[in-house]
Amino acid sequence: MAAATKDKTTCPVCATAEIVCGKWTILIIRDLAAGRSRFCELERSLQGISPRTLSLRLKALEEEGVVARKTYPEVPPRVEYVLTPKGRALLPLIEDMRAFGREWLGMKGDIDTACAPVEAAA
Amino acid sequence: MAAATKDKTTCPVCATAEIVCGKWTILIIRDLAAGRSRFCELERSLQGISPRTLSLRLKALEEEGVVARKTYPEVPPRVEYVLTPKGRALLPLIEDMRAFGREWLGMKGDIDTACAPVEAAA
DNA sequence: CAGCATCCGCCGTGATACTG
DNA sequence: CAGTATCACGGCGGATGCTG
Repeated sequence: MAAATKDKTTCPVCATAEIVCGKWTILIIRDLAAGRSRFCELERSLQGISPRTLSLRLKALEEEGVVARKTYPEVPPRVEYVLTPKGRALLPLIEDMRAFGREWLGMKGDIDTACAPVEAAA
Repeated sequence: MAAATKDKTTCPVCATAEIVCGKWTILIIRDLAAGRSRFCELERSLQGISPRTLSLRLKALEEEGVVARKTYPEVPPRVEYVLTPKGRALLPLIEDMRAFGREWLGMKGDIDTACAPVEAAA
């Protein structure tokens, strides 16, 4: 979701929406918070996402300062993504969504991570 | 934003995301909570939205049980949209978004409604 | 005022294949 | 493993115009 293209600069809600929009964004943040940090891990937990999309989202998130990227110059290239404080500040939002889903949408599963089972939530 | 097309039924976060996604959805809910209830009011507060989109979103929200619609069989047709308890349950989410926007995005304006000035927030 | 119908364009997303 | 390049599709949302 996004928002008014006009004066979004004055609207905290709109601005936040702009960041969180995108089909996978929230899920990526959630999985990052859940401990997954590597590209392929996310690719697996967010099963169904294309590497392209994951890459794009991750990059956008990085530019927004929500995610930090650490590259390890090793032989088998390794990269880890972690939430920045700013990214962590988004977690309450996710908590609310989870609470809402459970309370009003009948999603009783306590492991929302079940959205993409990574072996029963790592 | 949306989510895994596969097992979203088990993921509260995904499911909620599905509802809240869409460029204007959150804003509509916010404005509804802010007191605006008529079609044209929303059209004005969400300046920039097309009647088509507003109509579509409102309908979707209604079908999801987030918004209730009251029609007044009067001469100048009047319709009022109000948040249902379920819709109200989404407010904390918006509050968090607002808080995030203010704290991390520099949106100091306390009236996020400023997103679409309806005469200085009704 | 409320809102539907139609047409159209954009962008996010998916699929697939290839590279460092 | 960790991406990037390309191609193409689909749906959301915008613009306009019409009806009840």
